[in-house]
Amino acid sequence: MPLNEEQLQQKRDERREQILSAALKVFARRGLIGAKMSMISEEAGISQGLMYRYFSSKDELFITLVERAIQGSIEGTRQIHQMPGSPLEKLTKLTELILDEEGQLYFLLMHQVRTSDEVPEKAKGLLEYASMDLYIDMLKPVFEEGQKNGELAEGDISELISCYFTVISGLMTLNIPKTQGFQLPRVELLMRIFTRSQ
Amino acid sequence: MPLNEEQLQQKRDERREQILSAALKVFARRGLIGAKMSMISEEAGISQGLMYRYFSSKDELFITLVERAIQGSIEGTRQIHQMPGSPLEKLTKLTELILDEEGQLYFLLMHQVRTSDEVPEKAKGLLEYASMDLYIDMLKPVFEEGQKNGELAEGDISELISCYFTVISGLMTLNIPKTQGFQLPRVELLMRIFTRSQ
Amino acid sequence: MPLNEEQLQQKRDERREQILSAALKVFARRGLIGAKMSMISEEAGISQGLMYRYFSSKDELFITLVERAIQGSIEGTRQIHQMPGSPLEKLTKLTELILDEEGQLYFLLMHQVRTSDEVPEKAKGLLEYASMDLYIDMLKPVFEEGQKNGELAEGDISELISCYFTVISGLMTLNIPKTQGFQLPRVELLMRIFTRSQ
Amino acid sequence: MPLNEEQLQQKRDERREQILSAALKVFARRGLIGAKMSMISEEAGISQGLMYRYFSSKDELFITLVERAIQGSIEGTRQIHQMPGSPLEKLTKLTELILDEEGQLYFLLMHQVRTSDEVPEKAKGLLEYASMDLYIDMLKPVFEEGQKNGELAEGDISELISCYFTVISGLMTLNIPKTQGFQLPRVELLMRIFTRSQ
DNA sequence: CATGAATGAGCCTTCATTCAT
DNA sequence: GATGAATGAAGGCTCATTCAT
Repeated sequence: MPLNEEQLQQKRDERREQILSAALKVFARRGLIGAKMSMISEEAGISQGLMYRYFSSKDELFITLVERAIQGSIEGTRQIHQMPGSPLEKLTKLTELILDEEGQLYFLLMHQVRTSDEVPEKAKGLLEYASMDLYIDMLKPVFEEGQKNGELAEGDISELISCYFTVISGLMTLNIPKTQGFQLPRVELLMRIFTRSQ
Repeated sequence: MPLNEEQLQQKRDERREQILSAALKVFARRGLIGAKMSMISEEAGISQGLMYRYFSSKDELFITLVERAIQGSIEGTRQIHQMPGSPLEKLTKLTELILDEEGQLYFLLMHQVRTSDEVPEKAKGLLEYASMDLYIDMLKPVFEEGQKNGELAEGDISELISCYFTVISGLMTLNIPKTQGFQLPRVELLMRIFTRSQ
Repeated sequence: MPLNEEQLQQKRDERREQILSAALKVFARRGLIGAKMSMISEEAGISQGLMYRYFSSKDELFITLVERAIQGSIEGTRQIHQMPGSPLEKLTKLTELILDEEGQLYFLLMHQVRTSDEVPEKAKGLLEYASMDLYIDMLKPVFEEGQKNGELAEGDISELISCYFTVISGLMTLNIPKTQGFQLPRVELLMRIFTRSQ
Repeated sequence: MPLNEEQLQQKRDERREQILSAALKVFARRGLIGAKMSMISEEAGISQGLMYRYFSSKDELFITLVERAIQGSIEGTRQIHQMPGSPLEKLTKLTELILDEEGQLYFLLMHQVRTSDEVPEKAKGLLEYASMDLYIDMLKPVFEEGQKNGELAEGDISELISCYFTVISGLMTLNIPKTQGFQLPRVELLMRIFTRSQ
C-alpha cells in the first residue's frame, strides 16, 4: 500500500535536505573535485545511487548549495533593517549574527567558487549576481544614519561597507572554530574600524 | 660539450624552482586533487615524466610548497625588527608588505591545508609547527613598546596580535586582486583596530 | 467488489501481453542491453516493480519473446498449405504475408539473437531449434509441385528454399518501413528468382 | 632517447588501426551499448586507458567506424565503372565483391545506426548523407546501358537499383558466414531479378 | 637525461533488482 | 497487489605513476 501523496513528498523533502546538508559538509572541506560522491552518500547515510534520484549530478548538487549560500547571505544581511537600536548597535548585532552563525561552511563554498577554476561555469555566474554593490546598497541607509548621528566614522560609505564585508568574509572563510591557533576576534575590536574615534 | 658538475647542479636547481613555481600556481587555484600533474608540467614547460626526477610524488611537491609557505611567513614577520620608525609605523609597514606581496598564493595553499581534509597528514603536521603562538612571540616586543608609548590600544597583547594575524590571513585568503567586487581595505582602516582612539 | 478467480486470471493475462508487447518494441530498437527495464515498464504503462511479478528477469522477458518469434515464424510458414492457388501463387501470397506483417520486430529480435554476443545462451539455443532445415521441409512439397508444373525454376530445391528465406529474412531485418531510402522491393521482382524464365 | 617524429607517427597510426579493428568487431556483435570498452581494449591487446589517447570517447570511436563504413561502401560501389565486361558482368562482379568482402561487420554497424535508438545523433546524420539516391546515381549509367543492350530487365531504373541495394544490404546484414543454417545465395540466383527473361 | 606512451586504480553515473509501505 | 524508493554492482573515463625508447 503506497504512501499518500503528501507523506511521500514530505519524505522526499527531508531526504533532499539530508543530502544537501551532507554535501555541504563534504564540499566545504574538500572542494568540488576532492569531494567524492561516496563520501557524501556515506555522510548522508544513504546509498550512492539514491542521490541521483534527487540530484542529477555532482555539479547540480554543488550549484544548488551555491544558490542557497548566496540567497542566505543576502537574506541575512537584509535582516539588519529589522534590528532594534542605533546604527552601530545594528551593525554590531549583524556582525555577531554572521560570525556566530553556522554559515561558515557556506562561506567556504563561496570561497571555492571565487578562487577555484574547477567549479562549473554556472556557479561562477551565480556569484556574479551577488555582487558587492548589492550588499553596499543594503547597508547604505544604516551607514548614512550612523554617520549622521556621529556613531560611525566619516569617509566614503561604499569603501567602508566594502571593507566591512571583505574583512568579515575573510574571517568566515578562515573557518576558524575548527582551526587551532586562530580564534575569531571579538566584534568590538572589529567595530573600531567603523566607529568614530573620540 | 657536456656541462660540468656545477653547471649541471645549477640547471637542476633552476628546474626545481620552475616546477615549484608552476605547482604553486596550480595548487593554489585548484587544490591538491583538482591540480593535475599534467597541468603543472605544462605550466612548467617540461614533460610529466621529468617531474618525477625532481619530486617523487604529487604529495611531496605539495608538502615542499607548504614548507616554503610556512618558512616564508615566519621570515616575513621577523622582518619587522629591522624596520625603522615607531611601533605603529613598523606594524603599518609590515602589513603593507604582507598585503602587497605576491605571497597570496601561499596563503591560499595554507588555507587549503587548514580547511581541507584531502591534504596529506604531513602537511597538516607542518602547519601545527607554525602555531599562532610563534607569531605572537615575534610581535610581542613591538606591541609592548607601542602600548607603552601610547600609539597602540590598550588590551591583552596576545588577543591583539591574534586578531591582527587572523584579520590579515582572512584578507589574504580571499585572494582579492583576482576577485571582482572585493577590494583590499586600505591599511589605515585596518590599523584603527589597534590604535588608541584619541 | 473483489474480482473473482477467473477475472483475476484474465487481467493477469492481459497485463502479461501488455508487457510483452512493450518489451518487443523496446528490445527490437535497442537490443537486449540497450533496452532499459524502465523504458519497458513505461511503454507498458505500469511500474517497474510490477513487471517482476510477471517476469523474473530481463533475460526471461527476452527469452519469452524469442520463443514467440520462433513459434510465430513456423506457424506463419505452415500456413502456405492452407492457401489456395498454384504453387507460385501460394509462394507469392506467403511472401506478401511475411513482408506485410507486423512481424518485423520479431525479425529484428531474432537478428539480435543470431548476431549478438550479449544474448543469453538459452535464446541462442532456441534459435538452433528453428533450423533452416525445418523451413525447407515445410516448403519442399510446394516447390516440388511448382517445379513439376513448370512454374518454378529448376534447380536444387533445398538451395532455392534456403535462398528464399535468406533473402526474405534479410529484407525483414532491414526493418524497412521506418527507414528512409530503403523500400521493400515489390514481391514480383523477388519472385523472379524462383520462376522459370520463358 | 625518444623516437624520431616519423617513427612515432607511424606507431600511432598502427595503434589507431589496431583499436579501430578491435572496436569494429565488438561493436558489430554487441551494439554500441553492449560493447564494453574493456572488451575492445582486450581485443586490441592494450589497456583501457590507452584507448583514450586515440579516441576521446566510445561515441567518437563508434562514429569514426561509421564514417569508414559509409566511405567504404561508396568507394566500393564506384569501382563498378572500372570493371571490364558488359553491364551484367559488371553488376555480377560488383555483387560478388560486396558479398565476398570482409565488409560484413560494417554492414552490421550501419544496420545498428539505422535501426537503433541508442546511437549518437551524429552517426544518424552521417547515414543520411549516404542516401539511396547517391547509390542510384552511381549505378544508373550501368543499368541504362544494360537495358539498352537487352541484358537487363525493363522497368523503372530507380526501382531496380533500389531493389538491388536493399536485397544486398539485407543479405549482408544477416552476417551469414558465422550463422548456421543461412548461407549466401549464389549470385546467379540473385541476378535473375534484374535480367531479362528469355 | 627527457619524452610521452602505457597502465590500472578509482570515481561518477546508470540501471537491474529488491524491498518497505 | 502495486508503487516507487533504495541498493549496489558494473561501466566509461581520468589521471598519478611507471617504463620503453
